[in-house]
Amino acid sequence: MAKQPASGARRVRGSRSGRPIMALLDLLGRRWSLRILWELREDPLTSRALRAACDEASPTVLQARLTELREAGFVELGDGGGYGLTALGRDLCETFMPLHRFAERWHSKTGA
Amino acid sequence: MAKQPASGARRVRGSRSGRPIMALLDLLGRRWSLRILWELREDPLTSRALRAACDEASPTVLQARLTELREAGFVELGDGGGYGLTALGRDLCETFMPLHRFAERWHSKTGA
DNA sequence: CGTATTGCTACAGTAAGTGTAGCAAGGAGG
DNA sequence: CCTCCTTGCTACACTTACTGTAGCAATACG
Repeated sequence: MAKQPASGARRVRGSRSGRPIMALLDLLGRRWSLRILWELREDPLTSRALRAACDEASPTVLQARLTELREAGFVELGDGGGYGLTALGRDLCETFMPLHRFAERWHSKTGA
Repeated sequence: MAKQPASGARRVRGSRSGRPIMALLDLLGRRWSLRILWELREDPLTSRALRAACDEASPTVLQARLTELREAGFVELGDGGGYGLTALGRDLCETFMPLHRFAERWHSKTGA
């Protein structure tokens, strides 16, 4: 897990095409990315609280995702400690909110 | 890459919590899941056309994702061949459309 | 000082994804 | 019938990504 040059959104798989949506889809399509954003949607969390919220996921990945999401400008580390969403990150989260409602409908169709 | 019992949404990592949103977040947080839904948003594609649309991603994963998405009820294999979104899948895609606009704004902030 | 947090990292082991090749099934044309 | 081509899909060796456990340096509290 080497460190990439922190050049904004770093090199992501989908960005070969140059289309921002692909880069975003790729970034969010990594393990725990969506989950992290989701868990931070309300209040900031410390790295350990976030880990607890994410089913005790490995700190290695969590840290990697956190770094990526920070480089992407969605997440920031507050001066008093603890990770929180940036304005942009909150904005992205808003985009995902309808997903919650959809998940419920989906579950009632396939799960039951 | 063993096959799980096809019980609707199968066992996904996030579903330990029982919350549908976690299962959905986990399913969509796998490689190429979001991308596949995105590429199918307009017209159905054959497996090979889809592969071409997804930067020639490995057919192994693509097939795995396709199976998962089919079990989840988002994608179906048309009788005349070719993969397309189900009504539910189209619905999910609708949820993601604002992401496109967001991606553009995001890119203009971090990329330039 | 001790101890208890914080963010973060090392590292061996396992799971997941890649890339290339190729199969069986179905049509189209000869 | 036999070829030729395309379909969905799979095998398999290789590489990358993630897991799980442990532990570091820095900061704060007593």
